[in-house]
Amino acid sequence: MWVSEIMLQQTRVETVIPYFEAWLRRFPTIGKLAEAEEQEVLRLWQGLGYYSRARNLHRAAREVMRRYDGEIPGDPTTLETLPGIGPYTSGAVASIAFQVPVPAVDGNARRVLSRLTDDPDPGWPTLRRWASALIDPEAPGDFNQALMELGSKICSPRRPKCGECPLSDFCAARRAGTQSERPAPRRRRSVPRLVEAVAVLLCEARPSRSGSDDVDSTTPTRRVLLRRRPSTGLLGGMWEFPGGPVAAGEDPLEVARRVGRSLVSQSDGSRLERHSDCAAVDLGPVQRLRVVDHAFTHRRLQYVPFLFRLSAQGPAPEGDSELMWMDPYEAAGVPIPVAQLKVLTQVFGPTGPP
DNA sequence: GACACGTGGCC
DNA sequence: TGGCCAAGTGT
Repeated sequence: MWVSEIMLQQTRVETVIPYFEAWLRRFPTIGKLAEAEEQEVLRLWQGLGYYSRARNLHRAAREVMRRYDGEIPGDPTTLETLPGIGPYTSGAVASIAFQVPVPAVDGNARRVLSRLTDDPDPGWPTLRRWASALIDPEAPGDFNQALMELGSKICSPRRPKCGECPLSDFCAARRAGTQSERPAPRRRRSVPRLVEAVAVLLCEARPSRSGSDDVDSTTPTRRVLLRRRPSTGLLGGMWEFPGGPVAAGEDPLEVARRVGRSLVSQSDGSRLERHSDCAAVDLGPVQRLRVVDHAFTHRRLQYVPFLFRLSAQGPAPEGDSELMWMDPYEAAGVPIPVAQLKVLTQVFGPTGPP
């Protein structure tokens, strides 16, 4: 219930279902979730977006174990102290799971209330007041879910089905004919378009030892260098190919070379010597990969990836867990954002489950 | 209160 | 293609 509410924030039901099922298989209890590593939690969230929800849910699970003896609190005020739980989710959990008569006003409920009253932009205090006045104290969870369901199925954002709506006789917007203009749309700012050069460093190392008939010894190990993003902010904690912003008029390839060079030479010189092939980053064969366009909510990003084939693996900076050489199997086990997955599949082919 | 924060579907 | 939308929260 809690997990589903978090997953459903800003996300469609059909998208959530497979994630929800996989999640409960892996984390059947709050205790299991609390024990897990954040990396695994993010891996199960991979593709769902808004990854802070996963990090917060994980932290909240640990807090529930530590402070509430593993029992989810039923009081909305207490719920809101947990990371990732705000006014909506606290109301939803408290009313649906604990029968506490509090409102749970999401975007759907807001739209219904906005139309019922023909108020183009009701504030959240107003919405809570209206919902509180209407709520059935005997079945607050059912009421809240019904209100949201009505907004989702009948009182839809576009082309509301007023003919099927049980409340159409009481609807001020319907009377005024303004239902499709309620609530008033928020004006959006234009999203900046950015270009990012991506350096895919690929190492196909054949085993140096010969004379063995072991299959593994004839199969080259293919590894790519991945970097973990800082644990907060955009795509926090997720792994991606190293890259850098491309300024207007700048050549993406030059940026990628610069990034690649800095990575293979960032350890001490002796290691570089032993891996002299790595110095060939700026000489060696460069292969253009397919450009990946990706639209976030607040920016549009164009990833321009280049594949650098190294014949030896560059120094894996020890103690630097932000940077790691990974084979296809390892890469399938760490959380990677969707756009970077599109780059990865160009190198490794499809890997692992979504 | 404004802004950051992902992704996929729709038209 | 590109803009808009969808079950919010944290800072």
